[in-house]
Amino acid sequence: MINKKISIKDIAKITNTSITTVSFVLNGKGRISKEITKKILDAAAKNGYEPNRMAVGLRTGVSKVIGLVVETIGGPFFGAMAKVIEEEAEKEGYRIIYCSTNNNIQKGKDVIRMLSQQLVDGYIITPFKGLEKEIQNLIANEKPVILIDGYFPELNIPHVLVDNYNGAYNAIDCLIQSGYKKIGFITADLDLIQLEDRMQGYQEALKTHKIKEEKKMVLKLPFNMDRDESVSTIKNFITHHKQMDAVFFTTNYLGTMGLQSIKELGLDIPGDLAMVSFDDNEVFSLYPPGITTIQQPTYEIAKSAIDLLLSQMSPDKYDISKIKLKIPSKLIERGSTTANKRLENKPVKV
Amino acid sequence: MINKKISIKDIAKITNTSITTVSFVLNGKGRISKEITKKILDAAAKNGYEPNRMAVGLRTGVSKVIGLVVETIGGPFFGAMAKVIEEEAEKEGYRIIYCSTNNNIQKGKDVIRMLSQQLVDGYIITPFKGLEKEIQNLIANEKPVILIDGYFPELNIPHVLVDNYNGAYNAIDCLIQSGYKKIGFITADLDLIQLEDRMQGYQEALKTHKIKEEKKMVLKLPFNMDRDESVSTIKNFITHHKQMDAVFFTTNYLGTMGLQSIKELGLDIPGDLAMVSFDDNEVFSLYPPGITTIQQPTYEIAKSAIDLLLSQMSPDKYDISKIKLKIPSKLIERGSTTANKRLENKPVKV
DNA sequence: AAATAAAGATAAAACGTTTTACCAAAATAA
DNA sequence: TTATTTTGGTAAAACGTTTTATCTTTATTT
Repeated sequence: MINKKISIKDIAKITNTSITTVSFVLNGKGRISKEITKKILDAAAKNGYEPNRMAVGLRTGVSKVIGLVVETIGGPFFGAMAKVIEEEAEKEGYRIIYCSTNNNIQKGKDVIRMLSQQLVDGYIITPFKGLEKEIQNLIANEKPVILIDGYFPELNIPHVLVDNYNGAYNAIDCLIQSGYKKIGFITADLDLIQLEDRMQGYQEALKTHKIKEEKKMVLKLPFNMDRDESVSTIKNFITHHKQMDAVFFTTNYLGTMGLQSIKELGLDIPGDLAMVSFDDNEVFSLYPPGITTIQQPTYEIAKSAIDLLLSQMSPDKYDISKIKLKIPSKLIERGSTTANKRLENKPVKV
Repeated sequence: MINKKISIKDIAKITNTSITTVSFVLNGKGRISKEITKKILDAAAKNGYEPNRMAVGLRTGVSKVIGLVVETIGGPFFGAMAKVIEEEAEKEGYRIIYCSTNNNIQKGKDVIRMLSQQLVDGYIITPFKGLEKEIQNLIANEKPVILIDGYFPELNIPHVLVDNYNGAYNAIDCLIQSGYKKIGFITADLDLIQLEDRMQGYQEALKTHKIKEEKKMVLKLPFNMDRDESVSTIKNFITHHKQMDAVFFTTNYLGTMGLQSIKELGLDIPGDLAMVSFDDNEVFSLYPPGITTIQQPTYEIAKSAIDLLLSQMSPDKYDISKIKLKIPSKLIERGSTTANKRLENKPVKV
């Protein structure tokens, strides 16, 4: 079974034709007679011919590989996206090469530079401040790029992400409508536009309801703090703000740490403290009484991103340079925000 | 900024040398004088030279890409593994290309065939029945392969995975020691050696304690059944086995569905029913009273796998064809298996 | 001083494709 | 019949590297 890889040249020899002819037949180009075509096709099939991607890539400049640059491939959010991106890409014969940045600027630059070594036809990137130049460079070099989960406000680079502002706004609005007034806000100490937008949603919702924002009820957790320390920081924050009747977490992992904190403090949800978290998650749906979340449309985001990207790599591409998709999030109301006052007349969704 | 990619030939022209010289300098081979070396290095740096991977790949037959074939990249288990595999590979200058099989034989075959188009230097594969030939082919063609999470009992292909048998055995043993006697077993209807091994651990543990296994207390859930239907099947199973005092789930997703089922039935854990699940998970650690799990050493598995693979692609490779790593799992005891009788004298771990 | 070795540099082939330009033979048109 | 087009096919160049073999010059040994 140790079959040395067979090449177009071998097929040519076997069939007594030239490599040009074989190439034409295999690619459906040129004008080759029925018989020879059949002969070549048969020989190729029988010998299990597979084109050498490197050679094709070198000659055509096309690798049929897409670069996926995300913060981290582990974790439910990017994992879910990666899955649909892979599935869609596969349909068009593209493979996915992925790299994670861990939100580290240097790593991000390195990764993009690596991928750009004529290795990749297009990019889906989770951007953050500091990567502007590298990404603009890709575009300058005619490589299609779609940003997901973030964007550069001052640049015209196509992107698709959830509507963070309205997601947060609506969640806070909902809390206020349910009677909560002292709403804490816990976010990460990261310079990400996503988090900024969520923060703005929070602030605007408060403003709309004429609730004055209290600076001290906002906690920015250092990004690289370990889990235990983060949890105790959150616990501290909660115990030092007794007046707080609800708390908003801007990300999935903050939410689960928050949940753990509240649990360890022995507080009742929502009796003692209501909570909402961005990003839905199995924990939030199962944990009694159910945690209200802002669900990101991961499928839609990923699908739109890969569709846009693929469209740019097809012959009939159209101009997408102005495309900026903000997809609505979905507020999943669960027990964690059902204030006691409402409990009687409204059933608790699980 | 639209800089046409610069090649070794350009550098040669700029520095008034030959492409051979440039290549030698860039690769630290040959004997080139200090001055010329410096001149070339400077020119390369100033012009941002990056080698064309396709050309290198074509010439050397090495792509510096590793193929990662898993069931699905989404989900905590493979996501976590992918993360460490990527990180380790990156250190050695390898990129990861990944493909998912969804446990579908045809998809698996296709994916392996695609990757083998001289695109990939080595493989980490989650195997299952039906892929034997394809994988043996890779090995016959001198491509290093490491299997993870599964293996072929009758073949000598290096693999690394958790010790499923003992993991299950110990968990069941622990249940029995805690006084549980009627232990249900819920698994997936998949022909996977992992699940088989877990089942055997269950059966052996029962046998050791002279508990006769009751066929009817085993449920095999169809793999592709949707979540709602699965949950109601599990609920049904539980309500029809009133005598059952504990239940074992063989996978993460079965465990969370089980949790949901028990919750929806309004049963108390562990009062009415104790539970254990394979694969640890955030839900299990947070959900009161904490669900006992068999934690897979994902880091160790992934690290060993990538280390083994990288070793095979380095010049000083050694024979690993006989390497079969079974890494012990860790039983994380939480409230869900603390029988009332033990409750007083043993603190509940969270 | 002649013979040999070492140092420094390069030409050219090869990797497996795609594609352009061209050629011969057959078919059609004049 | 001769001129022209169409059909079927191929030679050869190119993509950007790596590497072997070779060549010239300088240094070392006899």
